[in-house]
Amino acid sequence: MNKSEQKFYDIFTELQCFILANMSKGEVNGVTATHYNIIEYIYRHDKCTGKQVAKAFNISPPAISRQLKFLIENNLIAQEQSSLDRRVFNLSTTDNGKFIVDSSENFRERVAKKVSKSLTKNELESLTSLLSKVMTEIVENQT
Amino acid sequence: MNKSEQKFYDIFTELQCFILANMSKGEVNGVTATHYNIIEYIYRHDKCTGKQVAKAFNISPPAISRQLKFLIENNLIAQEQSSLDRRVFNLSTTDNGKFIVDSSENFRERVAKKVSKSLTKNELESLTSLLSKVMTEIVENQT
DNA sequence: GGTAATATTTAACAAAGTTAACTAATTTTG
DNA sequence: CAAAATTAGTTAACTTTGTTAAATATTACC
Repeated sequence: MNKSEQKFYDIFTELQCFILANMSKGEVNGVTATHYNIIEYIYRHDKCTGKQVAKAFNISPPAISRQLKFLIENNLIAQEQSSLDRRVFNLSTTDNGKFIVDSSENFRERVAKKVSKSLTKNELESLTSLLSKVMTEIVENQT
Repeated sequence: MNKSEQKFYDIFTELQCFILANMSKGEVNGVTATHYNIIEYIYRHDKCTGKQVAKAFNISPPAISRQLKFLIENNLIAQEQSSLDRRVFNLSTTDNGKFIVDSSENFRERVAKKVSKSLTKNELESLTSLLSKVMTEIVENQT
């Protein structure tokens, strides 16, 4: 790695530690961070399937199956058997689930607010655009 | 959230999902990502204590204690009772541990390389400096 | 010198991941 | 078109790794 890459590496290390430390645990509104993330995913991908959720979070189908069961039992999400393919269950958020997502002052929102306070509007937009460029590249060319 | 904040929020969501999906599991060189991160931390903070590691990864002392035990048993790190305070054990990496860190083409390194390919030198430096500014602000003012 | 605090470990337990094996539905193919 | 293969999801058994509570050993403080 050259010097610029090394500097980026170091700051990315810090960012990664921060994200991992802040996201892996904690409970708000009676749901854990993992539960919340799943609810939010389903909220933003209405009618998605368990398979898709498993892929998005990179965990095995049985693990997702158990999480979904919990969320259904607690009336945060709902599933409906697809009429096109009856193996498939389409997921959606209940009013309770939506309420939690809408009212959740979540980790990312707090970060976004802090970030917008510490940067000028131009800097924020520049950061967003650079990150966006990078993410497109990284996410598409995954091994 | 205003429009700029919202855009940042969205891209940060993507980044967070990416980090969580890529870091939370996986095994290289016979150690899991968690083990690797602890070894690397000790590598970069020679003579640090279990307490410090626990704080850095935001997990409880018993959890770290078990991880350290595993790493010691597998000859990846070593501990030495401090002569100044015999409650404390100073941690260091063994040659095996150092080897793993040195030879690990790890997640962050791959990201850094991809990022440096998709951005110009100026853009990369700008991104690093913006992220750095943001991290200082965020990490210091944690709740 | 007795009490409080600190670093670490042990024990008991809970959450959430894994693989393997199963069901039910759909698709492929000879 | 029926048998075989594939796919989405679940159940069961197990492992890893987190937690809290309690124990140990050491140090710090009136």
